[in-house]
Amino acid sequence: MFSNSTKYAIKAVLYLAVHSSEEQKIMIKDIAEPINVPKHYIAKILQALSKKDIISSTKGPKGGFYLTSDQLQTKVMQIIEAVDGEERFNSCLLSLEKCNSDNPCSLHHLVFDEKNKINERLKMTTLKDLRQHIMRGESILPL
Amino acid sequence: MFSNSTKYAIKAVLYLAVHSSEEQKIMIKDIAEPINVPKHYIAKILQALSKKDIISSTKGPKGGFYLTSDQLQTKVMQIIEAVDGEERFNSCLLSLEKCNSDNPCSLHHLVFDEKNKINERLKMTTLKDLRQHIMRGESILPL
DNA sequence: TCTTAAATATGATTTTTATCATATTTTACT
DNA sequence: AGTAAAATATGATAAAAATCATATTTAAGA
Ligand code: FES
Ligand code: FES
Repeated sequence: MFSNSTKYAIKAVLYLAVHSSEEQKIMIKDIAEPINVPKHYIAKILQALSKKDIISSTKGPKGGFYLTSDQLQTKVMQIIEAVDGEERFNSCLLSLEKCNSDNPCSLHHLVFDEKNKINERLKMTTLKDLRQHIMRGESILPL
Repeated sequence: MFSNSTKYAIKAVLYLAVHSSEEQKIMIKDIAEPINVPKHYIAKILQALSKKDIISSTKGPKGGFYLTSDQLQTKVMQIIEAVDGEERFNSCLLSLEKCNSDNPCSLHHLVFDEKNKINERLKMTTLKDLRQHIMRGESILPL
């Protein structure tokens, strides 16, 4: 459903959501290890997310990555779109085109409503929401 | 959501469902062109599906691919599994492991019910069903 | 039986995605 | 100012997915 890169991005950002703050920055290697993602790979992803202002970073000693409280309001979908691009989610199941209810492909009716609902949830749910679930023990951050 | 190979496979098999029969076999090139898929690529896919008895084929002059009436009862999910393997659909969104409600990842609750429903539909819906929709003009076979 | 038309088997090439590596820049601290 | 610790930029390599190519097998029809 998601690319590897997106999975990793979400895990990393959630890790930051739970463990970081402006006063508590985290280095790449201390993110990569607990979420079980190759260090160099996640570095590239985090750098891109930082450039897009989805996460924050500072260079140099005592530097690292972190989320501001504003950034805790980021929606899950924004991360997906930042990494994989917008199209991926609205594309038709069978063609290269965009899904289009006026010209539905053969699988359209089987999935459209559910896909839409998932879409809405991903657009609505913030990192803060997910952090809360994790802290309450309702979900986990998998390896 | 699906790999390229799976998309192509579904389109090709649906094309056969609509246009072929034991008396009306169709050659690779006459499948590849209308569904807009590279000829050699779809050839490989069709050969694999034939080996798994999801479609039928005969060699030689007047040969080609077709579906028996039994094969019209194939479920969409069977095609997906034949091409991409079983795991793809039951894997967790964030990890490499299988999705597991007892140890839900952070996105699990956002998608599980809907994903399940889609799953059920794909397991239930046959090629015959989809053919009927197409013939009634309720859906199309996209390029 | 010979020729031809089709799928089949096999493998090579290209493209994309994932992973690894390193030189450069910035910043904190001495 | 100088040193070290961090991200950043850039690019190289590896693995996987997609695409292309071709020799072999099978069956129909002359
Ligand atoms: S048109 Fe194909 S999924 Fe909507
Ligand atoms: S555990 Fe991750 S999707 Fe169910």
